[in-house]
Amino acid sequence: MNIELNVSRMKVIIISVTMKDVARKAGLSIATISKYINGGNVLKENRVIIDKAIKELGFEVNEIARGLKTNKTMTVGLLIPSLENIFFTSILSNIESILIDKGYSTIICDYKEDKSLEKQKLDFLVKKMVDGIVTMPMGCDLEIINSVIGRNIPVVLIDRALKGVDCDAVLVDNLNASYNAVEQLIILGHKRIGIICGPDDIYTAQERLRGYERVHEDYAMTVDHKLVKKGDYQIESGYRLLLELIKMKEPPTAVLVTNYEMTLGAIMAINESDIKIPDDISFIGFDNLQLAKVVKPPLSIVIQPVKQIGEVAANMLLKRLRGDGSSFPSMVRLKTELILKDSVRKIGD
Amino acid sequence: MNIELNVSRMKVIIISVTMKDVARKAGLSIATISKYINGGNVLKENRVIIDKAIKELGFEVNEIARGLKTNKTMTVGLLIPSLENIFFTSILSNIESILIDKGYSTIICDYKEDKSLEKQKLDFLVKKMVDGIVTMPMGCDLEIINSVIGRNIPVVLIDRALKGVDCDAVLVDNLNASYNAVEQLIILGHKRIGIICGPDDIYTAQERLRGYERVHEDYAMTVDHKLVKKGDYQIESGYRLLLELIKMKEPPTAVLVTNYEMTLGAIMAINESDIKIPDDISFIGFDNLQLAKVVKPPLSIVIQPVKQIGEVAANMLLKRLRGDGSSFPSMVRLKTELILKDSVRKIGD
DNA sequence: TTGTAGGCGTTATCAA
DNA sequence: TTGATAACGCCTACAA
Repeated sequence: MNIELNVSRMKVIIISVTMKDVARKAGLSIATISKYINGGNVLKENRVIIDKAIKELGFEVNEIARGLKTNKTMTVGLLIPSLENIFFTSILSNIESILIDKGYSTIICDYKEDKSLEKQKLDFLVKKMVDGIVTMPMGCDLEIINSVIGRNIPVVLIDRALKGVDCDAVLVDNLNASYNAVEQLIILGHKRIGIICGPDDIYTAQERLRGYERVHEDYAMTVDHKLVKKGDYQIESGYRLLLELIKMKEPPTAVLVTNYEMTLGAIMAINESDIKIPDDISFIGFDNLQLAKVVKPPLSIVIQPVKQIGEVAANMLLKRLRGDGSSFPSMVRLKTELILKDSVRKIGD
Repeated sequence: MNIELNVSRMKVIIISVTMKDVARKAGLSIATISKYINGGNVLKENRVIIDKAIKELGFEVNEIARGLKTNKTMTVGLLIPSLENIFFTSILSNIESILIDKGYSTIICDYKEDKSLEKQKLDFLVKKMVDGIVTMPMGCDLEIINSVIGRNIPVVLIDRALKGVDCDAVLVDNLNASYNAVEQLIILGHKRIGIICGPDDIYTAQERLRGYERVHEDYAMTVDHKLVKKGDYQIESGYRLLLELIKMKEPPTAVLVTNYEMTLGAIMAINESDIKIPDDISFIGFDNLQLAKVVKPPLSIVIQPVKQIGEVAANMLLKRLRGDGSSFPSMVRLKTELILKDSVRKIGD
């Protein structure tokens, strides 16, 4: 036990009180203290004594030392594509809250949408001996993920699936998210519906486009590929692509924009043009409820269950960390919510 | 050394190779291996042997075990008000990149703008025995910060200062940020300049308002307090307060909005009204260059040195972690950049 | 230059 | 129920 006397403030700071100290104070052995801490059998009267000693000394278990014995670090790694995307960080926020409650700390890494960085950071997490990992994968590098799983480190995938990886996953039903949104537009009589998609190589973007295509099939409508715009999930591309759409010879009467940043850009573009929502174009955006409420008219929007994603992922990981390997691998597909507001209108026939 | 044979894939996975294993393979003692790892004196020929053994076994130092001896965890705590604010997370992203390069992992916590959570998370970080902490404090609770510093854990404050805390800090010159922005508007002939501020109890908001006031003093202009709107740094308040400003009997001819979210809301409000930038109102926003470029006309904007804040903070902490206590406490005040675009115009006299 | 031995703060085994 | 005692993987005097 180190005692540090801060004379200038007359305050005593005690650091690193160990079980040894508690044992001495309680007049018992270290082994008994350890048992008490870990819920073993200790005489009732001794429990009181130990409890008192712990409180008085301000003892706290040294997790590092414990980790050395137990091979647990009480740490989980969280790996996301970017820390500069509010959708990702919101999910992190929820995961972190839940895990911290259970005593886990989280090492958060972002790989800046870079596949080689993704691998590096994953290696880093493994080296730091995290007990588990939650990741939004980008590369299709199931090799790496599998090597992590092979080390008996539970991994939970979120947002993006990886074909060929046997691994728990929490996904969003992106396909039906866009299916339902576009279907509403079709029901309202729209025949030419534009979509601003994300990059081809991103799982969620593929699925959202697929939903758009399938609903067209189901309603026996052919897709005009000129109405399908591929963006990069950034503000600027939403802005640019929306302008492209409305400047077409035969512009769409409705449009679905498939993430927050692009929705933002698209709204900016519309605001600056002379076309009006919903008179000239019906509009459905994605992801950010706060934004949708502020815009006039209120924006119709597809909401992803951000909170739920975090909860499910965190609890799934906690389950594995508890050693519960039942129904592995389990894949949860969460539903989005479609909020329809005045930004969409019926098309007269 | 545990060897695990994954028969189904015929792949051998070796986990936890220890120095002991390396020592055995190299025919030397553990102490020698340790010396080699830590740069001690080892015979050149033995260096080769050890190096070979390490490579073949894929040995990596167990940082946990090392930490037990050295009292270092090679982990730093990053504590921010919210993970759902891109300004904060961008800074994190930069700090994380730098620290990870030096072998440090980061435990990122957010306190959801809640003072009691802030204290809890700080305690949590201390309990996790982080080697250092970077935090954006909210509470004026210098008591807590001081207790951390008292434990010899270096702390670097960012974005927000804490009066009475002797502590390294990386700040932004918020006062002159708004001073310069408003000054430009004054130079262009504006007499009635509105400002949309953040909450009174947030350091940056106080400073930005102070800059607005001081430039008025310096130009011998009286502040019309009806032009000073207090928001909460969220989209909605930017939207609402801008509407309040333009609906005044005597509306301002120019406005400064003092963070990203409120800038976004304000732009939305303007777009939906019938007033035009810059003809009816000159506009200067804050923080997000990407947004500013997309809007038409391009937005004048105050840019905070996000990247630099992260760099300076990370390097300052690394310096302390190296044990370099020189010029403590050091406070760095970084300058913002004012980018003037077509969203501001000259007022004819 | 190398190796032996003790210790970091826990946990876990096995007698007592 | 309790308490020696031996790990866990690494570092570090000190001795060889």
